[in-house]
Amino acid sequence: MHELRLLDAQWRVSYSARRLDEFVQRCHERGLAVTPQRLAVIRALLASKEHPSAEHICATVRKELSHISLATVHRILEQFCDVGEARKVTPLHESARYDGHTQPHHHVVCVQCKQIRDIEMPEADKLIKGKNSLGEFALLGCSVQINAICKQCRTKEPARGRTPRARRIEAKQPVRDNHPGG
Amino acid sequence: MHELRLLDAQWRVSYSARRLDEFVQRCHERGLAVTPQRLAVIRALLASKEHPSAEHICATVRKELSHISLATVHRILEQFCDVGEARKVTPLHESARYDGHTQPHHHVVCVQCKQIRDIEMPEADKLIKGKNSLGEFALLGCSVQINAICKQCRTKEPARGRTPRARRIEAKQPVRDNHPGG
DNA sequence: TCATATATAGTAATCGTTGCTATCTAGAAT
DNA sequence: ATTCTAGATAGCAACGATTACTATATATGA
Repeated sequence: MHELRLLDAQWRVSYSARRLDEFVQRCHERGLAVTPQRLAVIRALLASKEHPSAEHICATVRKELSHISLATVHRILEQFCDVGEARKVTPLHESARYDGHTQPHHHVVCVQCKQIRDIEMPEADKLIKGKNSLGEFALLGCSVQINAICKQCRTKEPARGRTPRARRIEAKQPVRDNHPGG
Repeated sequence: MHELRLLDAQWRVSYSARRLDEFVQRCHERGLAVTPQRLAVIRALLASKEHPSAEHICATVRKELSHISLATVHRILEQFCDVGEARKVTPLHESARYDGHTQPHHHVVCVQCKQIRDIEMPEADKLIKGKNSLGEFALLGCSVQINAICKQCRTKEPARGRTPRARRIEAKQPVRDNHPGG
């Protein structure tokens, strides 16, 4: 049985290989053209153990496609997020959000309108109890974000609060939620 | 015994009252002047159940200090974070970070250099098992972020990877970590 | 009250990201 | 292989959030 651990290089290698195998087919299914730029971006993204920024990816990709535009990399990464080929680690990104509540606590966030509410979650506070380290990391604390949809957003039409380009793509292809393999 | 729940208005009211009582003293302890602007910002921050942006706070504060500058609000909020009077809900904010790993998983993040690593955390996946809703929120999933310090950052001098203004303030006052009440 | 270190307002500059448009290309049809 | 066309890219302008800069104002301690 598993417990808390870092995902290692070996895991990533096999995961990446599988994702790359599927990539062309998945693009076709979703109506995305398989361009050299998109291939290079997905390769760079899957090869990185960092969680790279657009600029970082761009720098990597330019080793093989020296003329790729940073704007294109931004666009491709957002498209990948929209169709489920990538995720943003920092989804509340438009502008910084502050919290007057300074004790450790947790949040529930509406994925549509981005509203944030404080929650109490005693189970979560126990997650790293007794654990002082994980690999080379000295642990300080942990915070949980529950992704949710608030009542208003459920009631109203979808895609409120999303970015313009996200909305553009959503309008095109209702993205399926799950399982590449049965 | 408590379990998962939203923190309610009542809780916030009493928490805010206590924080406001302490505010002047804590500013003095930390060498921060108690200005009308800072008072208005902490009041607006504590009064909000949103997790407001600098612009949002600025709009609120302008009802009483019509001439306050947005730049000042930004500066004050960052200072508050630096001395522990506020927290940023979006701490990895400098630029968007992407993840090629699209299955639900969790992260450990170095609070200094901001490096992010994937982790496996089966306990965390159970946190909202069986829970479909929380107040008006329909729950989708949850992700855990473990805050940590990586080996390099422990070894090297502190404050690497911080913002310039954070560094400025750190240099001035080694901020204590804890207890307003003994 | 006075002196002065610190804070603020206002604005310019910066940086990440997005919009725009002319050009190009992947993929379907032939 | 060639042609056609919707969709993709490059390059650059524009935008929005944040920060830097600087002259002026003010909180705090003597």
